[in-house]
Order: sequence, then structure tokens, then C-alpha cells
Amino acid sequence: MLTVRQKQVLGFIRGRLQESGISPSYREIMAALGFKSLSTVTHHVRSLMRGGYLVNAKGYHGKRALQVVPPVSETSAVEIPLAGLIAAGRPIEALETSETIAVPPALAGPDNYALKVQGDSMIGDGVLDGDVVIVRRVDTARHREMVVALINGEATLKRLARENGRTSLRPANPDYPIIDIGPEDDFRIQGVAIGVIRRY
Amino acid sequence: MLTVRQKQVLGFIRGRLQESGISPSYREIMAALGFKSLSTVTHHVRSLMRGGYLVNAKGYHGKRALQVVPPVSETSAVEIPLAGLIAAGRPIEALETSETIAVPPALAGPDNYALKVQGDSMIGDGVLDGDVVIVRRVDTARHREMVVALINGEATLKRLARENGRTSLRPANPDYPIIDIGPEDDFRIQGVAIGVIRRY
DNA sequence: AAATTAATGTACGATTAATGTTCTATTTGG
DNA sequence: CCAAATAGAACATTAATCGTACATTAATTT
Repeated sequence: MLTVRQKQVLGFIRGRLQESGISPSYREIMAALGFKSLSTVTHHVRSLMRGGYLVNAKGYHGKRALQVVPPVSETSAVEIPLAGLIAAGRPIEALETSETIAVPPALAGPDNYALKVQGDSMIGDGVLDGDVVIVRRVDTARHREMVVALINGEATLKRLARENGRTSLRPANPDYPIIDIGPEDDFRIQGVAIGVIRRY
Repeated sequence: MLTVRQKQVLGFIRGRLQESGISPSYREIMAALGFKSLSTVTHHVRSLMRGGYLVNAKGYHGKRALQVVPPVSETSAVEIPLAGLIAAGRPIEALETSETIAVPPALAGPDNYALKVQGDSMIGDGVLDGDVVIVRRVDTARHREMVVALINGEATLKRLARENGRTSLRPANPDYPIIDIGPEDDFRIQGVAIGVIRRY
């Protein structure tokens, strides 16, 4: 919570940074706001630092190194990044903009992201073309979990099967083949599906 | 609830917060509303606090820290009521508590509610047992839309079909029968599905 | 490279200004 | 009459300020 003066000081610093790129000195701040003592500036700057609005990029005794901390995004913590499109047999196609998508809190998490599904390889499990799957970024998964996996550079959404010491990726659609993972394959799990959102 | 004076005081504080971001001091409120004593302001502010319209963000002796408490209705526009369970062939089973469920803004709306699906009559359309369908409360629907319908007192989730002047409800599962609507049936549409949320 | 100077940030204490709180008493309008 | 509203003055606490001396880094000179 900022006081009136703190707001003015912060505003001046922010303005200087924006126009010239270098932080003003304490004495410049003093002059600009009409203070007669450096301690006044010190006091306000310190308050702003304590409040997390400013940091000194060079640490203790760092000169002209004040940096304004961007305000914490108050866009409710239920937003997770929409990482891109996933389609069987292609790498994940990243979206240009760093889009985000709002999800119910039950599907939110710091390691979660969303992928838009292209294709119908998992139609048997109720994941349709155009659905958005919510994925938790992990590198291991258990038998029968739906995973986002990277195999030889290609990303895919399938069910993981571990049987008789063998690992395979199974679509939920008879039109698609089961993918057996061999020791020569470059195989990595990128996450497990924890939810689906569809919009008609 | 609020007296005339209280409304004026609250309005002034709200305006100041909106335009400048900082709360007015008691003396500013006094001047703005033409009071001649601080205690008048104190009295009104305290009343507003007791009524839950204002809080002091800095607590006792906190200066310029009045905050207007947003009315309850605006707390979170992404919550919609979870009305109950829907299963083929039974009335909607209402939940005891008036639960709500958080949904992405794209699925939120004043006339929307959620139903938890029981059964697999729509599995072919990717709606699985346990899924939550988001429904918009309307009384008409077009051909091929997924609807919540009430037929002779029984609620069901099906696709609406209008062909050759006849209306029918079609499951997305060959194990279930198509329901033909005749003139003798008591048939009503309660809403159309606009989304699905699943959690693994 | 070393020494020197200039520019800049830090520390401590004390003081003033601004602001919220409390108390008792009085006025006002239905 | 009663509840709401108002008034006035004294008091408590926080915000803001000032002055000075000192420490550290950056720039300049030797």
C-alpha cells in the first residue's frame, strides 16, 4: 500500500527509467520533488524497496541502479499458459503470442499448461478435435495415464502403457497404430493430462 | 441499509480511490462534504465499517488506507451453480447445498449452470461418466445441438434431432434407444450444452 | 597502475507535519 | 422522544522531513 509521497517518488523514477533508461540519483530525486535533505529520498526509497516496488540492481551501494519491479499480475491465479497445438505425429506447434487460458482452480497449478488438440486419435477416451487438454508438466507417468510424449522429436497425446517390461503409446482410436517404444527411440514424457475443457 | 449521508461518504471515498488510487483523509472528506468536525466523518466511516462497506487496509491508525469492499455479487464472475446430477432416465437430482463450480470465463454466464453427468449415454460425443457439462438455460434449440431435456418428468442429456417435422432425442451410444417425441409427450428443453469440463 | 577527485548511496538522530482516535455534548428531523 | 447526525477540542500514532557525517563506487588525473 503506497502513500502519497511514495507514489510520487516511484512515479518520478519510473518516468526517468522510461525516457532515458538510467535511474536518477538520489540527489536528482531530491531536487525534482523539492526535498531539502537526502535522507528524505533515502527514507522513501527504502520504504518502496521494503514494499517490493523497487530494487537496486547492483545491490548495496549500487549507484543509479534502481529498477521498478513490475506489479504482480493480478489476473487471478487461474490463468495458465496455452502452450500450443498438439497433433499426432508432429512436434507441438507453439503459438506466437504467449496466450493464456482461464481454467477452474482445480485444474490450475504452477506447472500446468494447456494444449489444443488437433485430430481424433484419442476420441475413444472422450477427447475430441478442438478440445483443450490441461497438462501437468512432469517427466514420469504411470500405466494407463494419458500423457504428452515426445518420441524422436514428434509430440503426441496418447495413453501410456507399461506391460511386461515394455512401454508403448496407445491411441484411443483403432484407425491409429500403437507405438512401441524401443531402446533406440528418443522418448520423453512431457506431462500428463489432468483435465479437458471443451466449448461447443 | 445505508443512510443518505453514509451513501454520500462512501461515494466520495469510492470516487477518490478510482481517480487517484489513494484514499482521502478524514479532513478531506470533511471539507468535501461540508462538515465542520472530524468526528462527523469518524462517525460515518465507523458506521460504514461496521456495515462491511469499508475496511482500513492498514488497521488501527492506518492513514489514507480506506478501501471499499466490493459488493458480494462481484466477487468472482466465473462461478456458476452446480445444479445437480443428470443421468439418462431420471429427473435431475438436485444437490443439497447450493454448490458452485468455477469455470473459464468463456463458459460463464448469468443463465448458465453445471450438471455432473452420470452414465455413458453420450460417450460417442466425448461426454464421459463423471464429466461436468456447462448448460445455458434456454427453452429452444436447433437441430443437432446437445440439450438437457425433460420428457414426461424425466431429465436426460441427448442430441436434439429435428427431421421431417419430427423431433427426437438421440444418444451417442448404440446401447441406448432413440427417443421419439410425440404430441402426447410432455416435452421441454431446459438448456443446451455449451461446454464440458473433465478432471482426471 | 596508482593516486586523487567527483559522484553517489548510507546511517543515525531529531523534528515537524499530517492524520486517525477518543471523549463529551449538542443539534436535527420524523 | 429517539436515532441519526453533528460539533469541538485534546490526544495518539504514523508519515514525512531535515541536517550532518560517513562509506562506497565511478571518473579523472598523475
